[in-house]
Amino acid sequence: MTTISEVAERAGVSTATVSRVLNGNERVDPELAARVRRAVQDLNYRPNRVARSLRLRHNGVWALVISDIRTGPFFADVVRGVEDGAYEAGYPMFLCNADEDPAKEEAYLQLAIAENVAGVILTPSGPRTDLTPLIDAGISVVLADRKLPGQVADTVVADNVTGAGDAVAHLIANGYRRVACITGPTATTTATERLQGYLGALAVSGVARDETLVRMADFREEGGARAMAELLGLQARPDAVLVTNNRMTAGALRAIDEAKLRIPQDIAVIGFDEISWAPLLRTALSTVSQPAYDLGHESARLLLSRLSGYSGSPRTVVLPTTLNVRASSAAKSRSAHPRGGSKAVAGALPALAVSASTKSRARAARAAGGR
Amino acid sequence: MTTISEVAERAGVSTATVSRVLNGNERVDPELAARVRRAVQDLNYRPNRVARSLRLRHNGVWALVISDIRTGPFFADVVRGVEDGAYEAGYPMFLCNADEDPAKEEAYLQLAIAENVAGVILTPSGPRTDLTPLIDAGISVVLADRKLPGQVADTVVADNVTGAGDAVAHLIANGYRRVACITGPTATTTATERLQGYLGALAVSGVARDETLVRMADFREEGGARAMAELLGLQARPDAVLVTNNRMTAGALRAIDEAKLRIPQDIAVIGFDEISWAPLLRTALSTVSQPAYDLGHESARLLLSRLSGYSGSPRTVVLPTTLNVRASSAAKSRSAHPRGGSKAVAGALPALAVSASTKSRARAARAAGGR
DNA sequence: CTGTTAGCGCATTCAG
DNA sequence: CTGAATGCGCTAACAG
Repeated sequence: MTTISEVAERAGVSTATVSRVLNGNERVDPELAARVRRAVQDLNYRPNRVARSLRLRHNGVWALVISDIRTGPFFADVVRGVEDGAYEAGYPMFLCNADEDPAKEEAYLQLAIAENVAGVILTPSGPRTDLTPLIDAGISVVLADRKLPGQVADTVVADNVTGAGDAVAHLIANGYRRVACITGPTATTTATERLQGYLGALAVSGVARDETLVRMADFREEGGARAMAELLGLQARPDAVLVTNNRMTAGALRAIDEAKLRIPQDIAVIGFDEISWAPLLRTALSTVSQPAYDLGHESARLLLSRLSGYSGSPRTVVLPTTLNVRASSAAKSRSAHPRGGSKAVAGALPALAVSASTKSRARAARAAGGR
Repeated sequence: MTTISEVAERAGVSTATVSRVLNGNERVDPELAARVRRAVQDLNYRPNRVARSLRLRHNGVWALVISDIRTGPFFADVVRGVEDGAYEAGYPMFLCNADEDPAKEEAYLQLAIAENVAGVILTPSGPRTDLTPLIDAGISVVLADRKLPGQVADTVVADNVTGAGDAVAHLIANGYRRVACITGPTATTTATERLQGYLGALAVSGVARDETLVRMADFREEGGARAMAELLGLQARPDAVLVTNNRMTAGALRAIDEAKLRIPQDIAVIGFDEISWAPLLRTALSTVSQPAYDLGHESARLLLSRLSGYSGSPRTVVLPTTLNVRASSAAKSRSAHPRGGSKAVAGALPALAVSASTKSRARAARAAGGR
C-alpha cells in the first residue's frame, strides 16, 4: 500500500503539500502540484479512507439500513432511488439488512456510528427504534417508508392511508360488502396506516365493520397464506380482501388457489405493491402501487440537504400511491352470493388491465428503465 | 464521543489495560478488569472502529458486491445466505450494488480496499473485472454466481449448464422441436453456461440448431420482452422457449400475452429462477430453480475458511438446480402445428404443478422460512 | 501482570 | 505558499 509520504518523497515535497493538492482546498504552486499529481499517477496512490476518516472524524459514506430485503421489487427500487441520489452526490453507499430484527438493526446503527458514516437512511423495524445514538454522534438520519413516533427526523413515506382507502372504496363501489384486510405487524406504520385506510373507507361507505375480517400477519408469504386460509374458513366468509404487501399477497393467492376458489367470483383481491407478474396471473391482479424509486430518491435528497447544512425542523414528504384496477377486483356479478362459493357463475372475466392514473406509467417507466 | 482514554482515566488504569480487557487476549488482573468494565458501562463506551481499523490494518467487515440488485427473490436469497454466514461468524456485512456497471463495480472494490474490509464476496459484472487490487491488498475474495476466467478465487456457482440442459431436454421430450433461447449478456458466465446447456441438449437429442432461435438480451424485463417479440415475429416461429432469468421471463410472458398467443399450445415456456407467483400465472410456469440461499451461504463458508487461514488453491463449488415442471411446458398436443398459431386447440391444460425433485422443496422451504 | 511509548495514514495547525 | 510538527483513537512492543 502506497502512502502519502511515499508520494511526498517521490514528488520532493512534504506530505502536507500532497494533501493540499489532493483535496484542492488551498492554493499550491502549480509546478509542485503537477509533480505531486505525477507521483500520484506513477505510484497509483489511493488515499487510505480509514486514516482520512479518523483524522476528519467523518467518513464520506452513507448507510442505508433496510428492515427487509425480501420485499421484492419494492425494496430494490427504493435502494436504486437512494443509490442514484448518493451516486450523483459522490457518496458511496453501504446497504445493511436488519431483517426486521431490532437487535440486528441496532447493531447496524452502532456500526454506522463506529464507522463514522456521513448519513443514515433507515426503515425502522418498529416504534422502539432509537435514533438518539445516531443524533448524538452528529449523524444525519432520514426515515424512509416507515415513520417513527415523535417526528425525530426527516421522513419520506407513501400515502398508505389513501392507497388502502382507495382500494377498499373501489371494492365497495364494485359491489363487495364483506371486505377483509390482511395487514402487517402493528409495529410498522405502513401496516397501521393501511389498516387505517381500510377502516376509514368502510366507515365512509357506511359498511359495517367486522372484526373477524381483519388479520394481522407478518408481511411474509407464509403469514399471508395462513391469514387467508383462516379468513376462508370463516362461517361468514369475506367476498373481497385487501392484502397489504406483495409477499403476503403471494401467500393469499396460493391459499385461495388451494381452496379451489375463483377470483373474483368467489373472492376479489387487491394487493399492495405493483409487480410485473400482476397482469399475467390466472386472474390479473389489481394492485396499489407505491412510488418506490421516488421514495428512495427523495430520501437521498433530504439527507443531502442536511449534509449541506440545512437544519430546519424535521420534514415529512408523502408520496402518492396509484390504484391499478384489473380483473381481480372486477364488479361483483349479481348472481354471486356472498357465501357458499357460488359455483354457478362460469367463465372468467376478461383480464383487462386499466391503470387508474397516467402518472403511474411515467413513474413505473422511470423505476424500470433506470439510469 | 467517549474514547478509550476517558475509560482508562475513570477506571484508574492505562489505555493499554482497557484495550486488553476489551479484546480479551491477554491476562489482566480480575479486579482491574472489573473496574474497566464498569467504566465502559458507565460511559457507554463504544470502541471507534475507524481508529481500530487503522491500527490493525484490517476492518472486521465483509463487503458483498452484487452486480444486480433487481433480480428479485434470487438476489435477496443470496444476500440472506451470505449474511447468515457472516452473522454467525461475527462479521457485519455491507452490501454494494454495482448495477451491472463495471465502473461502479470498480469503485466499490476500491472502496472495499480503502475501507480495509476483511473479505469480499463478488458477483463479477463481466470477464474484465480485475481482482488483483484486492488480492494485492491481501483481501480474501469469493466469487458467487458467476465465474471469472483464470480461476483466480474461490467460486460458488449453480450448475447452469445442467439446469438449462434439463429444461431443454424436457421440452424436447414433450414434443417441442423449435426450441428458442433468450439468454443474457455474453459477459456473464451464467448466460453463456445456460446457452451452452441449451445447445448441448439440442445436440444430444439430435435436434437441429437454428441460429435465429437464439437471442442475446440484457437480463432485464424490457430486453426479454423485445427478444420474445422478435422470436414471435419470425417466419418460422419457435414452439417453445427457455428464458434464462426471471426478469426476462416476465418480459417474455408479457410479449406472448400481447401477441395473444396461448401457453403452451402456441408456445411452451420455461423460465430460470423460481418465483412464488409461478404456479399462479394464467398458465402455471415451469422453472429452473437455483439454490440461491445456499449459493450465498456456501460463499460465506469459503470466505470464512480463507479468513481462518486456509490457503490452498482456489476451489469451485457447483450447486445443483432443480427443474419444476408445470403447465407451461406440458406435452405438445398432436393437433398443434409448429407454426400458424393452431387456434383449433381449445381449453387450457390443467395447471398442475409437479416438483421434479423433493430436494427442491426442502431447499425452497429453508430459503423461504429463513433463519 | 501493567504502564509507557510509538506509530497506523492522514489533514491541519503553526511557523517560516 | 510550504514544511515540520501534532494528534485523531487505538493496539502492540517494550520495559518495568
